[in-house]
Amino acid sequence: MRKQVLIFGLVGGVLITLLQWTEFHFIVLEHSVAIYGVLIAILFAGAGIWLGTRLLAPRGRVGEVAVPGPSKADSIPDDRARERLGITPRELEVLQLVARGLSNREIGETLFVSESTVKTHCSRAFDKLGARRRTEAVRRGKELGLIG
Amino acid sequence: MRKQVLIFGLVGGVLITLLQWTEFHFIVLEHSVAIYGVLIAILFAGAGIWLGTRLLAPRGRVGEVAVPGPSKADSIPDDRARERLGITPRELEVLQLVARGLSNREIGETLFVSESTVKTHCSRAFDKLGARRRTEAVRRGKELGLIG
DNA sequence: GACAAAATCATACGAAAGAATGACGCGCGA
DNA sequence: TCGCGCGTCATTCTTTCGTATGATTTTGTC
Repeated sequence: MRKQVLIFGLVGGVLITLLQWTEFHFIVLEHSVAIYGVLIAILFAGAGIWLGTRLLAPRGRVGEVAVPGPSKADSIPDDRARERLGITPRELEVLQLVARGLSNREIGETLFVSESTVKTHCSRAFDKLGARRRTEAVRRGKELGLIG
Repeated sequence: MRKQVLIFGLVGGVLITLLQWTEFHFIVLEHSVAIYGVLIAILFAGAGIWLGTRLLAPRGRVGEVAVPGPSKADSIPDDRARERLGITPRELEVLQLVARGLSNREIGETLFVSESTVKTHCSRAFDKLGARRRTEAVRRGKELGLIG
């Protein structure tokens, strides 16, 4: 199933155990249970945000994540040009972020993938575009109507 | 600011208070503090997911109206913007070649200067544009009407 | 379930790019 | 004539890019 859910569960269990341990041994001896609650609340709020973003942000059709950019009317011509060049949706997504001036690292953070993955997508996209640099790829992409 | 954050905070406070209340009056009388923790964990995990999605949904950096206006019939459309930013003519020249996807070496060959010189111009231009990468500089340049 | 296409990630290595610094000459205005 | 902006160039160093290679995991389809 979703790997994230498992991680969430595991980490959650560990955290609770850990908190209970500290609770029973140190904190509660002098402070109220409220501290315990607040700690858990903060931790799980953060964990929830992480889970939420990871679960619902990426993974979608083409320009769904953070790249609405041009009007939606462009999503169709985009797709034709894209398929004609054999560029995958993900590759195009990365390419659009490249065109926005993001570094590979930033793109990875935006799409919740590793920098390695971004590099792979970039390389393949560049190859399919006949570009050897990212600036060149951006230019070709705009010429071909791939990018707004 | 983010309305969601406020709501999150308020709901969180209410929940904690409420949980504390119930804790002290009913549950803890018969069960361990663990139940308290698990409840808070679940609630805030859910809240976190909600916050996370809500926070990331409008993450499209909208306001990207594609074409920047200043490209009138003015024979010198970029000169005003250029001077306003303190960018020298030579720097702009280099920047335009950068936008064409040329490498520093190629730019040097095109302008009959060394690669070092190109790098210097680039660095200064990037600085004046508030860009940290050439792709970002190109983007900013287009937004500001510096490059066609 | 098997299969193919996509997507993910890692590691290593060479090539660019970029920052920082210092230097030199030229033209121009005070 | 001096100062200053601009253009030029080099060197050193760090960071980022890009390629190559191989592997695993999703995911949609038959």
